[in-house]
Amino acid sequence: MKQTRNTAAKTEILKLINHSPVALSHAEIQSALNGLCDRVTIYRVLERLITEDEVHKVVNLEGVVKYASCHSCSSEEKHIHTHNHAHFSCEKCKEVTCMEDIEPSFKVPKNYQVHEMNFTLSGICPNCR
Amino acid sequence: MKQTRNTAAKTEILKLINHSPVALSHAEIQSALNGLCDRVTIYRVLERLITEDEVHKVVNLEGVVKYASCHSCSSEEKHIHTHNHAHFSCEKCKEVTCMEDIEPSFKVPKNYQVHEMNFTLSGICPNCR
DNA sequence: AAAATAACGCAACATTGTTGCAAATACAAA
DNA sequence: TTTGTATTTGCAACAATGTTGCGTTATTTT
Ligand SMILES: [Zn+2]
Ligand SMILES: [Zn+2]
Ligand SMILES: [Zn+2]
Ligand SMILES: [Zn+2]
Repeated sequence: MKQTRNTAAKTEILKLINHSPVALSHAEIQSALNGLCDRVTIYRVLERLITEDEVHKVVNLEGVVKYASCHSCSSEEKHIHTHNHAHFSCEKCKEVTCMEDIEPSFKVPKNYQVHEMNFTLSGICPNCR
Repeated sequence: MKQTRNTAAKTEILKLINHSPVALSHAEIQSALNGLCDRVTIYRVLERLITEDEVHKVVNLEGVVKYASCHSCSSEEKHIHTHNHAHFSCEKCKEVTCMEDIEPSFKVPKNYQVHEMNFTLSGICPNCR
């Protein structure tokens, strides 16, 4: 298992994501960092944060990849957390919000092996009405 | 309302999507067309097909946009079809399949106005086990 | 302090998607 | 069938996003 290090870039990016009420895209993170590190480094840090289960990836309805922390899961249970909650993608402001309370029920044909689910609702968020 | 025309590109692209059991990406469509038309034309045709409700857009877990026809909806009801069904995204072969039978139930906070939903399950498809 | 390893910056590249504009085409009216 | 015109296309140019290789820097271990 590869050792992982704490760097300024990683610390700042994680702080950003943890403090944001909505999921952030690479571009949004980059402009918020204000030149702290290279574009490529952001990609690599995000990748690392995901494998370390610090953040999770969400894709909005346009296919834009966003990153969010899981506010609800304590650090002890992070390694078992599957991030299988719903997300809301606003058509107006394009913001993506985790809705950790919504757990949809469904059934699949038994020949499909389900590992993860991505349940994204879209419409208008409370701020945009 | 702008008039729309049937062209070779449009006909072929729609035929491709309609005959495919899985959702197709722009790149897949392009290579299947074998130089029939320009890359840009494919983007424009797909856009047209979506507004005409001939096909719908799905985003897989990696954020790749794919296009699929709706086999279940007859041409008469296309204009009212909301494409609110589930999709399965295979981790191995990356194929996206419409699962039109699955309709998840859920509830959202009432200050969110839901227009559409994108429910994508991922795992291993029957072909890949 | 030195060695080992992880992370970084930079450049270069690949892929995906968008826009403007002139030329080609589809289609309906004459 | 020919003509008129709005729609569609190709091409070129660009923007945005994501990836890779490699030499340098920083952190951790010995
Ligand atoms: Zn909004
Ligand atoms: Zn989330
Ligand atoms: Zn598969
Ligand atoms: Zn579908």
